[in-house]
Amino acid sequence: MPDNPKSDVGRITKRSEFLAVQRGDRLRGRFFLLEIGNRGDDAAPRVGFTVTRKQGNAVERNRIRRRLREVVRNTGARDMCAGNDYVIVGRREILAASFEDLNAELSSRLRNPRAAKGANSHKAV
RNA sequence: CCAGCCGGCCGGGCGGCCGCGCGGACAACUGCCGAAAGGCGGUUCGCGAGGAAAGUCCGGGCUCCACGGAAGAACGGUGCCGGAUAACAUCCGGCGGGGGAGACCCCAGGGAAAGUGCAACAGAAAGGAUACCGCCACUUUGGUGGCAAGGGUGAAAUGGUGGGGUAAGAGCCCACCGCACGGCCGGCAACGGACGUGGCACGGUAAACCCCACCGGGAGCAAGACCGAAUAGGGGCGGCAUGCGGGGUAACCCGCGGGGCAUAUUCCGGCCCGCCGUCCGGGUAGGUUGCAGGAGGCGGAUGGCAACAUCCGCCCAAGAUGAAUGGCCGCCACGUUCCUGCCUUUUGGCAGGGGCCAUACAGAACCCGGCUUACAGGCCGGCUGGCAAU
Repeated sequence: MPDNPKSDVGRITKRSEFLAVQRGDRLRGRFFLLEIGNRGDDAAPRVGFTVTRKQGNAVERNRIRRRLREVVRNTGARDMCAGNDYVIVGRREILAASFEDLNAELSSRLRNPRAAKGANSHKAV
């Protein structure tokens, strides 16, 4: 597991799971809004992506989602904590941003004390 | 060579590394769970967006609902003729009208003697009549009579052009054109043609109501079918429990209590009452299916002007569901731009080198046939006009 962390990040696809994460911590950012929810177990972290219709047509929304997935695959997975669910709400600024900026942004958000705190406090009820 | 018209096609290519979805294989390598069957991985192989996948505007397949058949009413749609098609508002071939020098392009193109309505403003007059300016004759100079050629108004003005004629004019007369009617000829038809007759009536508008002909039951893959937790609730069975007192064999009844509901609150009055196990049925979350072999694609032959049809051969080509087809790099093509050299009267062309961009519109969502809209750049074919050369 330590040498291959990327494959351990799961996806969340159910509406109920997204709604659950929505009740957790929220970190606003330049490129995206990061929502963090704690499941209360020790399983691998999971991530979900939300891109609203407002951000563009289908092609642009797909591109936003794919770039976010790539960012999570490359660097984001290292900084995610087991037992947490993350939802990244993408904005159209992602289309023009470089991957260096996106990686740095996501890493700094994930290392934020509030994000780390979510993993320790199991009282999410 | 330049300008233009029409039709068809492409819409980056090759390679490397990493990653995603679906399917196959596991003979070989390998991790976990399981008694096993097997499951979750790993490995490996194959496949993986469009010409519009888009808008959701028409037409179908498919599914469910409704319905005895048929016809009609209402409502909606279509509207020259013939053909193609499963069907269409689509396509093909014609006809008619309009535009263009031409190749060609455009048309919501049935009916106005079934009826109703409308036409502002302007104008003398807008659908049965009329005369402002004007023209002519007469005149007592006030007018009276005749006329509609010309002017003027309007989206539209009562057939048009030319000639004759007349006081001036007028289909009053004549020729041609138009129109109406009649039979004839050609064509399946829309329609066309020549001929004869008639001096010409019957104005426009049906993307106004309307009339006529034809077509249409409704909703949609979130259709529909199947499996089906947890929790709450319903029913069956079993077990336990079921305040106190009185009556009764018992079901139960009466009194005093407890909790909850409705009522702003209180009292009176009203209504309701437990736990555990197990099974059954409905049903929610969730899952499976529908769901990729079809009016399928490609090639050929035959028939047809064509749309298309028939036959033969080959092929199987995405299947996601908070929704896979992506990220990075190299080379090349294409494009654009700069510099140098050469050619050319110029626009420009060729060669070499460098920089930039490395792409437009846009993402399958049950499936087909169309329509419409968006689109960087490029290729091919046919045709028209002009210039030059032969």
